Amino acid sequence: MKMSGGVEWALHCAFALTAADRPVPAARLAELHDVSPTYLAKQLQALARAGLIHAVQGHAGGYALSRPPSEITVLDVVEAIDGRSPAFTCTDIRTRGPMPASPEACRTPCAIHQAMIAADDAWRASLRSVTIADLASGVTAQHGPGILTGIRGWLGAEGTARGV
Amino acid sequence: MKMSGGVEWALHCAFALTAADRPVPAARLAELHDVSPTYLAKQLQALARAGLIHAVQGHAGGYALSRPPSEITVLDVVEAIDGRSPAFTCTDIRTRGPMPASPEACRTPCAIHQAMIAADDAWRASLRSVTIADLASGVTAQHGPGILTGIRGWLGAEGTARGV
DNA sequence: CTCAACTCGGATATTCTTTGTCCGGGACAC
DNA sequence: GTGTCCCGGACAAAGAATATCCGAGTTGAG
Repeated sequence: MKMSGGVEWALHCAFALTAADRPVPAARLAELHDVSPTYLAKQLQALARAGLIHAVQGHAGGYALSRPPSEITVLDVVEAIDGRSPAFTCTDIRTRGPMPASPEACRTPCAIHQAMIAADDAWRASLRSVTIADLASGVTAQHGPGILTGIRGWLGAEGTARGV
Repeated sequence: MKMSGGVEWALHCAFALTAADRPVPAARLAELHDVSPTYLAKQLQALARAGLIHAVQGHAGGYALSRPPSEITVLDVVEAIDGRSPAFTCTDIRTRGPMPASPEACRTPCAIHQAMIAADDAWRASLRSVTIADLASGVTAQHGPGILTGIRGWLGAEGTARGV
């Protein structure tokens, strides 16, 4: 029961893109968070494949959010990185062994599977109720409004990349 | 985001032990579910370590539930097998990079971490609301009351182990 | 129009956890 | 005593997660 570590990176990047007003290269996002640039690129590609962000190629290219932050839920990001399949996979044990269950009684998932589905739904519902915009407002409430403009400025700065 | 496959086995075993009226050897539980005996033994040891079931050694030994099924929740079993640590681990990215967050503002978990904690709580609460007894009643509602006595009889039978 | 620089994108190694197995030791009932 | 059963750890194999590279495409400037 462990979620991919890239989810944290992806969520932080989504928040950073909220502050940006122009496309941001993957390498700059990696530098902002001090993580592996190549691996972060992989996560961003997954986000792009899911349609949450879109890539702008070329000289002044980079990544930008495809929708307003209030329409991107945390669940969207989690599912884009970690996959959409539920954590619990039912092997249908009841149909095997010396006392197999009758196939017609197995039209509905077994009680164990039902409990797992309910828990998974509750988990997803909780993540769906929080949007990236909510995260942004939570961060500003915690660190003050200056953090957003600070990130925006740093992302837009030109020569900061290799500066000491 | 994948849960250990042994959780399914453990839950099925817990249900089977509900039907049993005497200790059941691990090998018999493995045969009932047609799974690897040695690996199932590992999961049962974890359940015993968590205090959910207790082992009876010796000739007529085996495993039996330590509490009434109505006092064992699905969450207990899941945590015994899959671990009690939450799926999401916060690396505190905000404290790294060229724009580190002030340490005194990080006394409370970041907004992302908070959302994950809330989802994890919802997930656990859902699993905690279902007991093994609930599973048993669900199974009888689905497969009829005969399934319980059938399992009880098969578990108690002597020479069924290797018979063709 | 040419060029060059910059960007993403997918295919590729490496590490690590999970899964699955095995064997010796100890305890209980018969 | 003897056979059966559980316990605990050590051990090998499989799979996924992690981390990295180089090529394709696009843009903007000259």
